[in-house]
This record gives sequence, C-alpha cells and structure tokens, in this order.
Amino acid sequence: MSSAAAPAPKSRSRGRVTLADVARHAGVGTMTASRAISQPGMVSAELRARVEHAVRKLGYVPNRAARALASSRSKVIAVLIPSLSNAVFTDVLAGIQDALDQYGYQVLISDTRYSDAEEEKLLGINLQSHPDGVLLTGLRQSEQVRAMLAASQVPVVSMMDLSDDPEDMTVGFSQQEAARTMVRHLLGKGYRRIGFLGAQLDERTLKRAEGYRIALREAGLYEARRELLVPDPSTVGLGAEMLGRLLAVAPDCDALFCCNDDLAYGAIYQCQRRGIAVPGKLAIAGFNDLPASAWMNPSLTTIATPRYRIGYEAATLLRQAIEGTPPASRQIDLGFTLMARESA
Amino acid sequence: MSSAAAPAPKSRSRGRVTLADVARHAGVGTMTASRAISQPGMVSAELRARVEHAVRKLGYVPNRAARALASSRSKVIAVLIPSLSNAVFTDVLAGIQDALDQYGYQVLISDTRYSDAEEEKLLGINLQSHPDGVLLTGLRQSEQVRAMLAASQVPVVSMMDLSDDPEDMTVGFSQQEAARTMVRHLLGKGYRRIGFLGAQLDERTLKRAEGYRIALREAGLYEARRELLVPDPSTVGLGAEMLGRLLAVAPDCDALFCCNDDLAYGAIYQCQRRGIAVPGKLAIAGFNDLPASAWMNPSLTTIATPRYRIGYEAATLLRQAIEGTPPASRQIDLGFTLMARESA
DNA sequence: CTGAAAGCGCTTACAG
DNA sequence: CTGAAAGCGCTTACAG
Repeated sequence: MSSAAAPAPKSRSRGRVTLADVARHAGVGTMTASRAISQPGMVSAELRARVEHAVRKLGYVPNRAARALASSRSKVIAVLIPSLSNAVFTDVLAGIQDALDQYGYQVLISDTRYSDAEEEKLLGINLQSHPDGVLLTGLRQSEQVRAMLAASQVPVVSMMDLSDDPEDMTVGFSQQEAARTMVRHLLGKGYRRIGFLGAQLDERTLKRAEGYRIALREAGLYEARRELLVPDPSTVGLGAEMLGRLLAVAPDCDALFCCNDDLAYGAIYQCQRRGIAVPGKLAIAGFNDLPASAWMNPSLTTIATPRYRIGYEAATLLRQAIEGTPPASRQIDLGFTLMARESA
Repeated sequence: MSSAAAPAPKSRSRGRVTLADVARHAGVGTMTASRAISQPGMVSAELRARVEHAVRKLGYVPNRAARALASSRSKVIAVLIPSLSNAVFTDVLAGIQDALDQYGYQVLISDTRYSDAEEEKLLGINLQSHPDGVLLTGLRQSEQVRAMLAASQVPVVSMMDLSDDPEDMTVGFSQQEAARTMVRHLLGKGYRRIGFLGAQLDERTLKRAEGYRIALREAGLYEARRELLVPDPSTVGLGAEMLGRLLAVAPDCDALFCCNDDLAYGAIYQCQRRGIAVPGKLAIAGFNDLPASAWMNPSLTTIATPRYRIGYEAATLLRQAIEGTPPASRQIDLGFTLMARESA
C-alpha cells in the first residue's frame, strides 16, 4: 500500500505479548490499557473489563524491566543478610515477605556470608536493579558500602540492633542489654564463675560479649580467661569443641553463656559425653531461642529474639519511607525475652 | 543559539549517570562505552581504559532494567523453594549461588511455603522479570504452574528428585530409594516393628513414606497402624508430639523412621523425657543429616542428602541450557548416603 | 475518563 | 575496531 519511500522499520520484536497487543485487542489506546492494569480506578468499568479480558485472552505478562525503566520505580527492595543458613535470618526474611507481600515489591535476597567484601559486591549488583529501598543487617557497614548507599540515595533501614544516631532508621533490640540480662540471670541463680563462648565475631556477637563483660564487671567477677572467642562460623560441632577448649583453661567454670543456641547445643552435647551434669556441674545458656531449645534435654535457657517482627517492622518502616508516609518513629526497639529453662 | 523551531524535548531525566554520560566523558560513542563494559575484548585497550576511567570517575551504575529491555536477556534466574526455614533448602541455595556467582546472574529466591497457590502467585511475579531460567523444587507442579512455564518457554530444571521423563531436566536423588535403604538398614539391625513419622506431606515425604512401605512389604512386616502422617510443618516440637501419638496406638514399635531429622530430634527428646532408651528400647532414625545430628546424644542415624551439590549442579545444568551448551546429561542422580550412628 | 507523543537507558543489527 | 540510528515495552506529562 505505502510508497517505498520509508524503509520498513527493523523489528526486534520477541514475539511476546505486549501492552500494545492488549490495547489493540481491547480496542483502546495503550495508555488506557496501562491504566486499566496499574490504576483500575481511573478507567471506566467497561474499558477496564475489555482490557482485563484481553489480558487473560492473550496471556499478557507485564514486563517489569520496561515498567521500571519508564517509571523510575523498580518496586524492588534489596535485603542483605549475613547468612541464609542461620534460622535467625530466615525468620527475619519471613517477616519481610509478609510485610511486603501485598504491596507489589519484589524482594531481592542476598547472603553476604558475614563478609564485608561480599556485601560490597552484592550491594553493587543489587544497585544495578535500582531498588526503591535497602534492608541491611547491623549498623557497622564498610566505608565502601556506606559510600555506595549514599551515592544511590536509596532509603535504608538497618535490622537487628539499635543506633544512637537519630537519623538512622533501625529496627531491632539492644544486643548488649540482652546479653547483660542473661548474665544477670545467671548471677541471680548464684553462679559466680561464668564463662563465655563466642564465634563468627560479627557485630552482634561482639556486642553480646561486651554485655557479658559489663555485667560481670558490675559484679566484680570478670575474668578474661573465661572468655573464648573464635572467628569460625557458629555450628553445633564448634560449640562442642569450644567447650573442651574453654574447660581446658578454666575448668572451674560453673556456668557458660554461649553467644547463640547452636554453640550452646554443642556445649551441652559435649557435657553429656563427658559426664558433666547440666546444669548441676555446669549451667549453660544460649541466645536466640531456636525452636529446638525448648525441647532438648535439659531445655535451654536462652534469650528469645523478635526476629520475625524485626523483619516485619523493618520492611514496613522502609516501605513507608519509600512511599513518603511519615513513620511514627525511625527507631524501633522490639526488645527481647529471657527464657529461663532447665539448663541454667 | 538554536532557532525556536523545534520545541525543547521534555526531559524526564532522573539525574542519574548514564552510559551516554560515560561515553561523553570518555570521548567515545555510546556503543563503544557499552562494549567496553560488556565485551571488553572487542574494544581497543586505549578506549577501554578511557571508558573505565570515566565509569569510575562518574560512579556509573549500569541500569539492569534498560539492559534487560534492550537485550531481551534478563540475566535473572528464578528459584522456587518450598521453605526458607528448612536448612535443606538453604543448603541448596548456597550451591546455586556458588554455581552462578561468576556468571552475572541475579538469583530471585521465592519461598512458596509448601503451597501450590503461593507457588503460582510467586511464579507469576517472577515471570514478569522474564527470567532466563527457572529452578523448581520437586516434580509435581500444579497445572497452572505448568501452563505458565510452558507459555513462557523458559528453561526449567527440577531439583531434589529424579524424573522418569527423559525430557525433564532434573538433579536430585531417589527419595523413595533412600527411604527404602534406611528401612533395610533397620531390618538388618534386627528391628521388626518399625514405625514411620511423616509431616508436611509434601512430595518428598510421600515418596519416603512409600519407600518405607515397599521395604517393609518386601519383608512381610508392613502394618498400617505403625505409620503416622500429618500435614503440619515439620518441627522438633511436632516430632515430640507425634512420638506420643504413635506409641499410643502402636506401643510395641521397636524402631521409628522419621521423614526428616527435625522430627527425629523431637522423638528422641520425647523418649528421653519418658525414660524410653534410644536405641535400647526404641531405635530412631532421621533423614537429611543436619549438622546437629552427628553431635546429639545418641547421635542420629540418618540419610545424608547432597543438598549443596543438588543446587550447584542444577544451577549449572540450567545455565548450560540457557547458554546453549549441550549438557552431558539432562538427568543427574547425586545419590545419598546412609549414616549409621548410635540411635538406630 | 481517554489518547498520541516522547522518553526511560540500554543493546542490536547495520555500516563503515 | 568504532558509531549513528532504531528499537526494546512500558509510563509520564500534556492535551483534550
């Protein structure tokens, strides 16, 4: 039909169903089709129905990349956690998912494996998706990470701890206070030679160790030799091994505070093998209150942490920041609960 | 300078540094800048250096959405797992991450919570990102999910099990054979009244239950009353409770095969509370070999499953399918290992 | 309430 | 090895 004046446009079509196809099928403009999908309220009932029918009929799948590019809102939230194999953080993730579920955000989960270098790398990759917001674990990020975050101007909420900078958005509880509370509980039970087992040496472990020291110093009972810190990842096996190492240098401990439940499980199992009565000869306490802690024998005295709620509230706070809703508070302290059971 | 003929283009710029900025700064064409970043080998060393310098200087962050839109390759791989709070699947994820780490894929992790409806919903959302490939757990997907996958024409690899359809790409092991192997081990140890505890009732649990039945029928020892299956999620607490329920109807069991380690932990803990000697009075076996199983008392007899390798090999197989590399095999059986320990 | 045009930031053929 | 133009599939102002 047309004169040969204009060359045929080169088509790079992928044969996918596009919004234009839907609009054509429904006999409306592309715009209207777009609105019928994203803002149904702004389109008349009839056109909306026609568009919806066309969507279904053609099996239209919106293209997120195109939407993100055109709207400059990616509807992506990036989450950086130090470990996916630690139940603490999968509980946090569950809370995040539940909080964001109905708001159309895509959650990008990254496991930094407790490594700053890995965190930088993963954040860099995530930033390429231009997330609308970022959820971080802890407060002590590397300079690099801070710089990247600042340059991207993306809203950030930190999880698990509390900041003393009122500018920060944080949801968590005081790691140090929680540890101090546990040690005071042990002191209250009459224990006087309390040891500490810490692994990974991440920010939270160090804060718990500090809480332990503070509480013992307050009681005039702190002795550095009762404290064993190693950088290895926390596992049950490591707890078993560390118990042996600590008792080798401080055999007179009457109680042991482990920086998490996994270590405590290992310590208890090792005591059982060695015939050391728990808590009779050695009381043992953990941190986190994992599901097995209430069931093992002896049941484990530990600190219950509000992991799910931390994820839920942090995601909600971030969403509000993204959407411009003024949050009631930028700092949310969710507290912790001492679970006094049989082991200590 | 210019005459007023052409209206000024409306700018919707976001103030972000773009490839065009980098190109301008480096004094090259946009194309060359693009290539210097994506295919460095195709650009002369000098221009490449200039582009790299500009990238660093301007703090350029590539826009994934734009890249995906223009190239029709999202470099996204969607992973659907039934649970993030089950260590089995976080190990699988670790393998996936490690396999894909160096190839520039963004991994989209979705937790379907053992729900078909949730799986459909999450797959639908993931498909909007037009993933280059999808990693699925198990073989029994809903009709909906299958239809969506077929329509999207995206390559799919199934994890955890083995398919008898040679068209399928699968990486796993025979759940049924593994269960059968465990029951045979128990039979070999002289146990004759072997019970079974199963929860969640997902595909894998049902296959393990079937393996249990087959092995006992082979020995002429199957009795339906020794089998307890409940749909609740597997937890240590549930294992403890189920032990009580099973012994109430079949108090003469001399061994118990639990569909996973969590249930087995709970069963053992419950025996300890009730003064039932394990394995003296009741032998107990699990499935998966979680890290604590080797350490608890008694140590747990279980089946070690190659979870990390399943993730690693499945991701590699998928990547090869995406990139057009003919894989050595579309079906990879990674096997399993009986861990005979103290409990059975 | 509805729509034609322009633009988001890249990469893909196509020419040099 | 290098580059100008067109296009990917949406949404954003801007007009009706």
